[in-house]
Amino acid sequence: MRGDLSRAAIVAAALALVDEAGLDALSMRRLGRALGVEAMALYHHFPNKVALLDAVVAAITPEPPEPTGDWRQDLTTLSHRYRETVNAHPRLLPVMLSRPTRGARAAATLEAQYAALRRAGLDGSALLDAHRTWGSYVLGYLVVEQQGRTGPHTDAEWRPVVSADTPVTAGLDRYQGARDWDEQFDIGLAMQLDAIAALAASTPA
Amino acid sequence: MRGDLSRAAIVAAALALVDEAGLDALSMRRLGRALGVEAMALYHHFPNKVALLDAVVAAITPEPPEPTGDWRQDLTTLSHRYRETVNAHPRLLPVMLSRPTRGARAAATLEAQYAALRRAGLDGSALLDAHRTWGSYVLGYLVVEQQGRTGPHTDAEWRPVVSADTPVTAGLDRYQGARDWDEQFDIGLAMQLDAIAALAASTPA
DNA sequence: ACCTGAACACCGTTCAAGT
DNA sequence: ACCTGAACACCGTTCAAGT
Repeated sequence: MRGDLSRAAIVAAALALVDEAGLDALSMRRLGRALGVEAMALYHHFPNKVALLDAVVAAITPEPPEPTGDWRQDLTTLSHRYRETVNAHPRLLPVMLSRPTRGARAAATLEAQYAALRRAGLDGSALLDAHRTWGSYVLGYLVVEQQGRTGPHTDAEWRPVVSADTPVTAGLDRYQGARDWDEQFDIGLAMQLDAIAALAASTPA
Repeated sequence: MRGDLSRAAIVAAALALVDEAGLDALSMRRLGRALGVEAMALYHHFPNKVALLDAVVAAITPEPPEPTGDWRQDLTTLSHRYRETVNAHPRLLPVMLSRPTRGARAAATLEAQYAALRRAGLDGSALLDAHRTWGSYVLGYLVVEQQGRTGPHTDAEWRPVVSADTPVTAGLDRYQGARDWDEQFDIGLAMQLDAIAALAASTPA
């Protein structure tokens, strides 16, 4: 346990700690303990905890897939890739939401997203409109999914809502959970892709 | 400073503290100090900090607007209402993302959202598909907006990305910031509403 | 260059005690 | 019923000191 403390080893230990025990469990002291080192040793490799967390997020960001020529398929793959990354480390989601992911692979992924939208026939402001709308859907869905996966089960005092005041909500209750998370994601994603296709058709090339 | 410590007063002080100094600044000790009371006095009104934060979120949740009969206008108003609520207290967003908002007004708002989608001609699983997709977009947009508003300005080491590797991104740079946040939100919202109309048209009544 | 130890200024929460 | 004071088990970070 001497000198084998590298940035990569710290990041890996931090990720493992967050995955197993949650974001609150990640403290510099506890992380140091897991690495067999004093907490203050970490400050020789990262200026502060925020920088460490950014490095953890950057580490789990995958390389974007190769384009196939079919923009719809490419954007679907990019969407799935993003969702898989988050769902592999869901407890890191609050960090990812709090600031955009930096780093080379994040930039390459953004480039691939833009490139797919360009192949859909978009450019300029319309392309950015489509990108931000699609990206908002994907990000928002991941938040909703995570709320749904952790909420109703762990929380004891769920459903304090009186259904007499909310007849429509009550009537929809039996449809809740009819689809799984994968299915539901693809339905909303198809709606985004259709909207993008419509936008491309109505935009002068 | 005796006995005038009510749940409402605590919630109001907590909200003011978060709005002014940020979520990290909200500690039971500091909140107590702001109220002229020991931190431990707060535990007589709230079981813990999480419950206090939930009460703060519930407090800023507005009553849903009255329906007009035009589902598209109603859903637009509900979207704007949601966005205004978040943007009035942006530093509370991480709390809102971490768990769904409970309480009577949140339930009434959900009911109004479902009711608008029903008036669009949807029901059952298709209605829930539309709702979750629309909700994901709105929520995701708010995250992106907040990232955009706080990120590039405050952070000194922005744009470490080499644009040689990312030509499409570089080419789009001059279109960034072409639209303001309100405009951009409505463009994506219109795409959601169009997609909902298309879904309703293709779903058997 | 890399790590330690002590210290500073904080946390959330419990619990017995006061009024 | 409502609040206080002391205590417990923690935090992130700075800084001088060691090797």
